Amino acid sequence: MTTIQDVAREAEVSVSTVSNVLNGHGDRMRATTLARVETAIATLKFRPSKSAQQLKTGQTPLLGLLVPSMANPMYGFIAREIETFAQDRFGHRLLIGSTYRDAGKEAAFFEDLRAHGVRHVIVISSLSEESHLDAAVAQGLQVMSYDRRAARGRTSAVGHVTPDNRAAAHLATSHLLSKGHERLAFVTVAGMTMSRSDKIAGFFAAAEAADLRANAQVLDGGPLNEYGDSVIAEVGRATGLQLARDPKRPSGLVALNDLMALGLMAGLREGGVRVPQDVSVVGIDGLFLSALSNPMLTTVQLPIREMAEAMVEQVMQSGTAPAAPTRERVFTDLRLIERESVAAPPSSARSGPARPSKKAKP
Amino acid sequence: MTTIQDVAREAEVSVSTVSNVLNGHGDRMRATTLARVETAIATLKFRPSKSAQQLKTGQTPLLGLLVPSMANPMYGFIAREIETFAQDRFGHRLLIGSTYRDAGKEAAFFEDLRAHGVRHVIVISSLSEESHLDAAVAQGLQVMSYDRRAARGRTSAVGHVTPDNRAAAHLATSHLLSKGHERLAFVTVAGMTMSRSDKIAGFFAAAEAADLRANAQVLDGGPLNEYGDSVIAEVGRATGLQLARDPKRPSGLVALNDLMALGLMAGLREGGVRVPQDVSVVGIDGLFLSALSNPMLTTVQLPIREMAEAMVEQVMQSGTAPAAPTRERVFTDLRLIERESVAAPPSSARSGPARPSKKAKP
DNA sequence: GACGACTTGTGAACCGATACAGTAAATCGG
DNA sequence: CCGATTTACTGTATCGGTTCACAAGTCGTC
Repeated sequence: MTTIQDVAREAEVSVSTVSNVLNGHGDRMRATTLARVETAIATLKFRPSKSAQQLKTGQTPLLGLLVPSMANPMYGFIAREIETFAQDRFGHRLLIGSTYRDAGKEAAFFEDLRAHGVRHVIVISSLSEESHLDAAVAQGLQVMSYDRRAARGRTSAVGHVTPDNRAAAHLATSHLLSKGHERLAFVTVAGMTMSRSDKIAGFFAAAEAADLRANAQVLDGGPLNEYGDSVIAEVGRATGLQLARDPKRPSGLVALNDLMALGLMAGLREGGVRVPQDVSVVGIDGLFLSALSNPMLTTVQLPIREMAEAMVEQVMQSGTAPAAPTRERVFTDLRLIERESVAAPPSSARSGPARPSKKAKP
Repeated sequence: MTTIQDVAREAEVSVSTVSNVLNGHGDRMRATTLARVETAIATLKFRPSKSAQQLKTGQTPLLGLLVPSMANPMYGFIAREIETFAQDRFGHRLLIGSTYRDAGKEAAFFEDLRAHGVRHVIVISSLSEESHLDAAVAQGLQVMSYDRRAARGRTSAVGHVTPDNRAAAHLATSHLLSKGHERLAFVTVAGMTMSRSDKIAGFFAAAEAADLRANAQVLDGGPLNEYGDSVIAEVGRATGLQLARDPKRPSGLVALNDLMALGLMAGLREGGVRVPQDVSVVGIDGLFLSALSNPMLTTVQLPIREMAEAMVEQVMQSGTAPAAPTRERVFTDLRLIERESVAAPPSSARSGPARPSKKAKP
């Protein structure tokens, strides 16, 4: 490996001079000297050691990214957007880690980031609890969290970027309602996170507005095990299968996300129920996969790239501004993509006697 | 950030002693001293700086991973397996990069890896040409390449791990043949890579063996643009749409991979052709997504985890063995997963007069 | 023509670890 | 009881850069 010393020797200058050209201080020397150094760098294919630079400056062009699982297409997509933007805009590379939704692995990853001198980290959802993030901030890291809002009250030291989950679920539910569905369910996995409860709130709010709150329910399949990625589709499939066996099943289903919706449709079909003739399904995310399913999934498109870029921009701003006052951005730019998985409910599912005139309030 | 000096002061020993306990030389001191140092480390939450260690030792626990795109579920899956194994077995983290199949970006990534002192890199496919990999090896990197074989003749300095692509395509094709299909096509994207040509060879070999070579063709949709990931499914869809309009279309389709198969089925359906009643489709990869489609995709399952682990194991072995003589492992452990996308061809597609008794050889 | 002000570089301390040579005290054999 | 080992640590050079104080040399000016 060639070092700055080699370059200095080759150009017949001191290492200080080489260092100066490396750091953009070419104006501090004669043009001919600058040229000599530059050709020396080029001929030796010299690249300064990041670790040496980091040791001296305390900076390293690395961005930490924590995701529940890289095998989940949704996270893969976000990760790519983050990576691309971080690289193009700040010249940072990605140090990535899958946590498998395990608190221990997550903590270990933060430890390693600290040891590597990485100062900027983006954390994609995962655990519902976020006190360990505050701990990370306390150790000098800049942390942005996705799909989570700041806990009420505490002015969190970590930044937040999230889609408007409540609005997303509301939009999905309203769409079902507009098609005439009157028996609704929100299909999710076991275990509560802030984004999940926001979606559920949006779901119920929409039902309530249509005076159908009593006909709306939340269905949670199994918990996500440690692999929690393709598994989410499996949970959806199991729920779909179960729903297929239930003669009194809801006719309109809002899924936690697209992957779950895909699994749900598979389970429903396996159980002999047709989508959308018998049951309608709408997802949330807008993954490219949702356009590939049969029937093509109607879903709520989230502004992934915008959110990814906002996270990178914010997490890198760090030292510049003295910790902006609770940085939190909620993205409300949601679009319903109507495709094939939603139709009017089957006549048998229509209310008739089932419709409650109004929830009885004594 | 606390340093080894702080620990030394806290424990009232020299930095050398602290360094010794850090490096497992606790036996070189009295038990009480060891204990003192260990508690000091714990109370100060000390983690040695990786950059300082690297500067001194020349080692850094980082593994470079180059993929065409993280947004591609197949690469996401492999990446996760690689990450998990590298972490569990060697304590290495992943420095990842998407290349978008661009030679410039790929070269830039290698440059950065070198600057960061990363010595081990796994390269997932992408460009057909691999001379730049040899250049990387020449600069001291240990490189393993996925989905590629060593170029004939040249004893490549880079290691290779690949599924037996020829056998995979052969297996997929034979399955179609066994169901009675006589007009076959291999559906791929424009542009040739080693793995693609291997698959095509397997496809033709199977057709040849059934004396149907003249009825087998290769269909390539558009080229992959810079985003080349979700796009591959779009190419499949376009090909499916085109095929749907062709009355003389083949009845059995082997897709380059599962993502393309999924797109293909979507395009076929959009064009009004039923799978598997009118056309049969088989994929290659065994992504979890293939079990979610409607119809569920029949595909050839590749031993992803085994290959991922082999790559990590090999790339880390490096310095140990003096460059094993052309490391190359071809994984032949392929399984056909029969699901729903394959059936007997429709009667109209059966040979009859179309079947050539034998390719005329004068 | 001497003094100050630039211009153009250079020397050396330092970042946080590692590792090896060296030292003081304890232990041992005869 | 003395020299030779062994035990238990410590001092310091070093990895590859950055940075700042400082040194020559060049000019302009009064």
